[in-house]
Amino acid sequence: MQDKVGAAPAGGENLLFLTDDQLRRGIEAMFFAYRAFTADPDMILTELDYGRAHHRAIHFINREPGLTVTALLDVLGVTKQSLNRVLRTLIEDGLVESRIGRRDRRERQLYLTEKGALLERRLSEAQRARMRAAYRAAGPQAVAGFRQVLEAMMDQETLRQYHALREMPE
Amino acid sequence: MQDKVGAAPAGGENLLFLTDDQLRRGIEAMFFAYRAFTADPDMILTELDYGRAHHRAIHFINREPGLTVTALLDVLGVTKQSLNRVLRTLIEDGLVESRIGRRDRRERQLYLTEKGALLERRLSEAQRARMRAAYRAAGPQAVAGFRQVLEAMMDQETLRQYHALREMPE
DNA sequence: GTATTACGTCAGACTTGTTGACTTTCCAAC
DNA sequence: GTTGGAAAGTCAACAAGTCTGACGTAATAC
Repeated sequence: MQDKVGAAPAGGENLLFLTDDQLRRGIEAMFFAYRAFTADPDMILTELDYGRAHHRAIHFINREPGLTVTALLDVLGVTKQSLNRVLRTLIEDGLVESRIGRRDRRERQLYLTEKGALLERRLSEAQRARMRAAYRAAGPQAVAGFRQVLEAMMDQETLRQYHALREMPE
Repeated sequence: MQDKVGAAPAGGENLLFLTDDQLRRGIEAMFFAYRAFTADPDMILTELDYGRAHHRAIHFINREPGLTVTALLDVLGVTKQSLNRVLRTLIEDGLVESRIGRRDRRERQLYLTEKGALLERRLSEAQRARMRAAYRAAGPQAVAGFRQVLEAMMDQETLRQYHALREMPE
């Protein structure tokens, strides 16, 4: 039951010889790792009667303070009706502030309040702690490979959303 | 905006120096990659009025034909009531067969029918195609690192579920 | 002045998760 | 062998979070 990923036996140029079995293990690793990956924040969120949707909103608002509802909708890839409910509770609970856009008064710019920033740190630190431990256990070369494969797995649209926040104007 | 993961500057033994920024990129990569990862099967499933839960059940039944409902519950990490509904529709639709356990008549052993196996292949081939492309694009060393980091991310319980299917008796 | 955009909301449906109560089956202690 | 508890599975009702569709309001664009 070895698990080597080697060059093609006959010698296709840069192609790899990949058995269905090897691929299946990658698929299962993604499934279980993702579950572990979300476990820590999920526990914190459940305590507070929030869900993953709240976490995602908080994460990206923290990432790019002042981003608009439409921009947030784009990265999250959900409908506005769905996001709206989440956003409403976050605003009611005083974690997120919605300010009228400065350039365009139709827009709503979203910011974390102090309370929101506090929860963000609590959630992201839990997630970072796990990621940090995994990175340290696996080593720098593995980390580079990890990122390469994940990015290679994204399609054009996802890749665009993934990079969008780094290229935001202002 | 370099993204190196280097050794600690002061020189802790095997520790890596990891900024919050590097970790955050890993976290976001997981988020977006997982979404891309599930996109292909999700499309097929939507056509057929199934969801991800159906896919997961089909995957693991195919993986270990004859496994019991309890064993499936364990790997999936959901309540039996939740699984039951999914399982019922799969049985009604003739994709899964539930046979009374041979040793213990309380148990139900689960098998894919031919129709079920057909859908399984369709779903898993879509997912494998993406994984294969990502693996090939990233190269064998990256693949090894990818797997290492994912496995290092799992906690004990998840790791147990991850390995459970490989060590099943019979 | 009209069309478009950004945002919010109401209504209704579906998937998938939950808890609680129930039946059938097994096993072990009496 | 009977009984009583534990295990496996099923049924019912509810909650969260997603979706689509329709509509309203305000601000901007043409």
